[in-house]
Amino acid sequence: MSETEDFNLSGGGTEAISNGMTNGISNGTSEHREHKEHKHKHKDKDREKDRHRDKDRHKSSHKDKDRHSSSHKSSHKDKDRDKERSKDKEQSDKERHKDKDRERSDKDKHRDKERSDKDKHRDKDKERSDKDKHRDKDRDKHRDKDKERSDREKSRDKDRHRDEKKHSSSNGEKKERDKDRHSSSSHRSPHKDRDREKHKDKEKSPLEPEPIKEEDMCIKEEQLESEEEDKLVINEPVKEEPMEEEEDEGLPVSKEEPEEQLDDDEDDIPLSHRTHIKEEDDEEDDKPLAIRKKEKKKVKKEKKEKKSRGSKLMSSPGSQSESPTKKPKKEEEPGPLMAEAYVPLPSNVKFYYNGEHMHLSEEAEEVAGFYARMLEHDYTTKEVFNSNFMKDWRKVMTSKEREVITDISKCDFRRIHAYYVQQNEDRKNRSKEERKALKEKNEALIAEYGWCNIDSHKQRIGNFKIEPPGLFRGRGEHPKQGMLKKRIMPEDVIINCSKDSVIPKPPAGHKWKEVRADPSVTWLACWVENVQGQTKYVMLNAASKLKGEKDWQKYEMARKLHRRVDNIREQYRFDWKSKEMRIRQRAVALYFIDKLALRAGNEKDEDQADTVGCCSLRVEHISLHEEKDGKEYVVVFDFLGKDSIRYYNEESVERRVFKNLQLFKENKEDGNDLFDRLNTQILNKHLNELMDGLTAKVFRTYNASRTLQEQLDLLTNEEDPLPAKVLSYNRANRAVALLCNHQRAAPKTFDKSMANLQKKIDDKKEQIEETERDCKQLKKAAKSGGSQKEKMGYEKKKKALERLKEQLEKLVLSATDKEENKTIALGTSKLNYLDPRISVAWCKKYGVPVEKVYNKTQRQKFQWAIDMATAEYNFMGEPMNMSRNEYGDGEEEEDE
DNA sequence: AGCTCCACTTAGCAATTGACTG
DNA sequence: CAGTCAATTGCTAAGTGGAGCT
Repeated sequence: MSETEDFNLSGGGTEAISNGMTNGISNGTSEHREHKEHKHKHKDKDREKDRHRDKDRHKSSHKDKDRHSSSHKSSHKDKDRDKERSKDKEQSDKERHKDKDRERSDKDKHRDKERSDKDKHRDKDKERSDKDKHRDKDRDKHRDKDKERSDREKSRDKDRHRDEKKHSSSNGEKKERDKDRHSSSSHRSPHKDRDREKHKDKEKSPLEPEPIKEEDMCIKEEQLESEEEDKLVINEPVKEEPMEEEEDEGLPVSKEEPEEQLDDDEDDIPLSHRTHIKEEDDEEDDKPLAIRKKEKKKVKKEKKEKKSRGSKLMSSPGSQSESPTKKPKKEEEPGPLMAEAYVPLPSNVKFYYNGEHMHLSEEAEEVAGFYARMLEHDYTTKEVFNSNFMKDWRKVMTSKEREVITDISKCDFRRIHAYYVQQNEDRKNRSKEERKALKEKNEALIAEYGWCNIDSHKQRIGNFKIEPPGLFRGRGEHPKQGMLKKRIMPEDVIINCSKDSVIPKPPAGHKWKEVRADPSVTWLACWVENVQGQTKYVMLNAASKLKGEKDWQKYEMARKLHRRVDNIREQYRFDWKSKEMRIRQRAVALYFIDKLALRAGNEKDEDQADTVGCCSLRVEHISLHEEKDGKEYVVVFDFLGKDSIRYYNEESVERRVFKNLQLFKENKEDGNDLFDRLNTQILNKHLNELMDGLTAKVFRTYNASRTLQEQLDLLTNEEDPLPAKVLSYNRANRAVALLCNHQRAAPKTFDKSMANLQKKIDDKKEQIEETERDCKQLKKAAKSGGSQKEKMGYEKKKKALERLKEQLEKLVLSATDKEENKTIALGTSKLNYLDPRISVAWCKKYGVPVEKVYNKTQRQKFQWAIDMATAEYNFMGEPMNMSRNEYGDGEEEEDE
């Protein structure tokens, strides 16, 4: 079956759809594009400017104005910012949650028109008290979610603290790290900087570089060592500035007053130098990046399409060496599976406008259906979402419809909604047979579309289904939420397969946009999505050889970092004292990335949610406390990271870092970049000089895996029964998730199931009490004269009691586990950050079946590690002596 | 020398499945 | 066996970072 249906886009609806689409969509598309272009032109530029401007404006007039205009919009950002200011956690937490939830809708509107305003708004919003207004509003709309969220956050914070405690007491991951750093720094000699700087400019970097090819991953030790030596030498400080280390270390964190800040800095840098810093700043190179950039940025977009083909297409054929060794199929393949055609609503399911029944054209109806399905979702309470939806929906309407339908509040989608709800019900209530049939059908689909041939290996494809049309659901306060994601037709899809393979046939009556044979990339098909203009790819499954190899390389890179990390830490500590602002910023940022596992923080466009990472932190995202809760030099981080997940953390940092942060914040306002002389390219360039192939994200992988290894070593008890060992594993895993800030919404049924568990615990306790009573009695009986029988009875009871206690223990343990896991997601780190060989080795070492740690898909994904790692494997140990070929060739794969 | 674009990894939530319980 | 709820799978958005263009 496979061959034939290749492109079978399910015939029926296709035509109708294609027609419909032509009308509505093409329209929409072009409009859209224009729209975008405009934005783009201004985006970057404005953004930068705005930020700066903000400063100026800040204080003055705008605030009020902005406030008004943005009052509804700002939601979360504002809140967040406000919160930051107010240290009142509890309260702020609640609010924040809301924000997170994505209620921040307001902004979006603005963005569309006045980008520049946005920034202003941001700043203003923060500063003001709009919060309140917002809050109220938000509350109404999102109460439930908000609640949930806030709970979540609270608990999160709690957890975090808890965790910290744990850490310090039980394993003290963080501490250890810090320690390490300290010690290394103490040996450090001064001058490295200088050397380093020199080198930077012309030669490579002090910390040797080295080509990072795959072979590198298998570098032998000797190699490594020698490299290290080199780097050390290079780094060796030349001994110049007297003040350096000793002094620093000497005056440790004493209790200097605020003014000391200066002194402090001075001790690092002579006054003259300091001035220097400033001056330099002002001059050329020391100008904040934003300023430099500002003036340049321009439009982008537009071109897109054209180039894709020329340059790369068919790039060097033989390029086996190229990293993505790809090579699509040889036999016939069906190509990607197109989305199912739209099935029109039954005629009795009606749409009402302004109270009156209104018949919709098929396309308008389809889009109405997208919205109707979401009627109960929070999204539909957001203004941005609704207005984006209306805009796009109207684009697909007939002119007549468009004339009538102008106000979403007059739209009544409830029948349509009810219809889809019913459909869901029906689906749930399918009979066994139906389910089975459906399942088989699905498997057949996978069998047909889910595989491809690469280098004559049959490999599973990850996402062979083209994304169906729908409404764009951005995360957080996304300005484009609610926009229509249009249906992708074969004419939009580019196929990438090897030259000698049979070209997949497009669905009947259709053509592919293009068929190419580019061996330098791994995707099999791609298309451009209309909402954000991004390319979407059909790629291989995680269990495929290709992905496995890359995964392995990733961890080898992290292990390589382990061998250099001491030096790198030394280096950045040294750089904290640099005369150059940009160096200091780079060093402090790197410290955050290393210590806190922050993401790099690329710059973002204005038409995306406002989230940040390390390099893009703004002034309002951290607050500094000389002393907080008994800790010195505390930095409080509070910002929205990837996926608009809040990152909240109070960290005690080293004095020098603290002082530097104060310096970085000087003369800046909310909305300004904290690291205004740094961005991810600069940082990564520096990292690459320190170690070939090193980038910011390697630190996350490294610290995550290292934490797992350390935690496992620490927490696992040889004699523990299996469940306890598994619990230890989960705890170690959790420590990582916490480090990486991997969150999840608390399960909806969390409270309930927690209560259930608690009840079990109570019951068990009762049972134990009872048994204890019995036990005592038996004991008496057994002692006083007791017969053999009585004695035996007593013993038996005693054992039963033990067992019960064990069970209780276990229950309590799992309750703890559960509670701790409430808002923590373990899966992300397990899947993306933890060297699977650590887990596999642990399983082997302690006799734990791998299934206890990895489910079926995970085992497939990590098959390479399961095959490769022995009980002795240690992430921080010496590299294994294996070549990638060993792995690559042998086993593998799910040949069906 | 910066910027854009492209490719690919990482991410949380939704939908579905499956295990467990009464 | 039905009903629950946790676990797993699916989906696709949102990051990172290199390459190539201007």
